[in-house]
Amino acid sequence: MEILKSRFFKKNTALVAEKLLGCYLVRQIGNQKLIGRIVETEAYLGVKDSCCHSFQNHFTDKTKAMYLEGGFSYVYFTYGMHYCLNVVTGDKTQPEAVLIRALEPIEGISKMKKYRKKQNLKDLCSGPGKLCQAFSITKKLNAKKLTKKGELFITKGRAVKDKELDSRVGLPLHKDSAYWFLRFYIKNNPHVSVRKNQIC
DNA sequence: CTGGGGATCGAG
DNA sequence: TCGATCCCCAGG
Repeated sequence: MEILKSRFFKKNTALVAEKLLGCYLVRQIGNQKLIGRIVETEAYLGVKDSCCHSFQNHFTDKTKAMYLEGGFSYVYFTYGMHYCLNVVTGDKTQPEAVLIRALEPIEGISKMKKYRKKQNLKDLCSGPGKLCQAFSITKKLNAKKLTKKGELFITKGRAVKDKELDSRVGLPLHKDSAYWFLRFYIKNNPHVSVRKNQIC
């Protein structure tokens, strides 16, 4: 179980998003370990991406974690009830990140069911808000280093063959960057999120 | 100080 | 299709 090093996250953001497919998100809560295989990601390209929180170097208390170096977390709260987990990429001059959108539950499934208050395996981590609930990820885990053993980290996985590429999800459709093809997922994996804002 | 929006989810 | 729900931030 090899932990991904910060070097992994300091490459091209879209490439990082693609290479994160098949890797494992590990959440350690006391003695309890939760593991999920990453099956869906989205890249957010910083200052030039109008859908990115750090568009045009927008800098606030909320977005400042994006200005950390690659390998840190960026967790934010949205819609009054959900958290989303990102991994920061690039160096400090590139406030870019990859949103972790879905996981395939691997270990600690009974705990995930408890946190989610859902029994169906497919309901546990098939969305960015769901997986944060299943893994008990809140704002307390914002701006944390993910490249060492601790409460939250990512380990290397096996290479994935069937990758798909699509436009991103849940964004204001009047912005052209909403249509950029920066969503990566594993083809035919039942734990990939269901998109509602079907484009075209 | 205040009001409006949000990288979502789930019920109906 | 729509309502929940609340933190954060821009604007006054």
